[in-house]
Amino acid sequence: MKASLENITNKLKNNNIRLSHQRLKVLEYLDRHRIHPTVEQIYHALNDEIPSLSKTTIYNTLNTLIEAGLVRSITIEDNEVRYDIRTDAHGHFKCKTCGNIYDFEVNIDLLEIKDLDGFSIYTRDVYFSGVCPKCIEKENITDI
Amino acid sequence: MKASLENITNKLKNNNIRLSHQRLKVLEYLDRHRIHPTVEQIYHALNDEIPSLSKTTIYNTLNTLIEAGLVRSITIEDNEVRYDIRTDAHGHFKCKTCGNIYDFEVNIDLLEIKDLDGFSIYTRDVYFSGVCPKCIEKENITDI
DNA sequence: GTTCCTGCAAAAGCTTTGCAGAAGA
DNA sequence: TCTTCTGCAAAGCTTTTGCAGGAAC
Repeated sequence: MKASLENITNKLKNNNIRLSHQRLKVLEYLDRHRIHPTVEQIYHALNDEIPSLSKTTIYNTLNTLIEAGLVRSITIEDNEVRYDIRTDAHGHFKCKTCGNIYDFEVNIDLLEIKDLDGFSIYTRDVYFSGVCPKCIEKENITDI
Repeated sequence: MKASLENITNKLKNNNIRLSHQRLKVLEYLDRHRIHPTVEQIYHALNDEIPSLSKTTIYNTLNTLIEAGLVRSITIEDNEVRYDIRTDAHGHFKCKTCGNIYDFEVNIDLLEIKDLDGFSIYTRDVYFSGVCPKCIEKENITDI
């Protein structure tokens, strides 16, 4: 956890990105809350600690971090952008009931792909949606 | 092609969706131009033929069709929603250079998925991005 | 001391909503 | 005729931009 944050600040320095208080807090939040938050969620969570915080800063910060390759944005549906500090290949599952996004491991190399000869592939994403176990349980309880 | 459209109008009737001129034109466009267009693209393409056309109608129509399961929306990145008349499982590739979206066949069942025991999965999407052969060729020409 | 960042206000997009007139069944 | 749809205008959101003051280096 701490090692991860130190790692991140080093990456900021390497990219000539100043270590402002706001940026470090956004990164710390993303590192500690791996829930693929929206801008709204990050803003709401940090506003208590930094009352002067502005959403503009969250947007600026996230765009800077994406450009540096430290964060990636994901958009599964609902035209709702979410941010992820994990940059390794993994799948995302969105629960249609509670809206939470779950990570899952996936071996994309096993996919049988046709029709992409000659294409240069940079990113490979797998997005599933459905209902998570918690919400399935709740539905079963209310059904009775 | 024609069979597909007849099929679609039947589905509209089955869903008690009126066959208005605008709706049929939007469906015809989606059927004939499988480029995963944006609202803007559909609007621009149909505006010559139907000068009175409004974007509101495109939005209304697409939302109606999505609700009926005849069309699906896809959002790969850039917070840009696109619409697809193909509802069978297939992969989408977005070219970062020209912005076009290409379909590809993919056998998602072959994916080795961990961590999703107990999840109820409704949709499975595979999104790739990179550069398409046409743009690779153009880049090579300009490099020389 | 410079340079870059923050945060306010305003602008810019995209999408939805309310509603009167028009079109479909 | 009755119901539903269209399309205009306006509102609602999310995200970006311009810029003055402030923080990082």
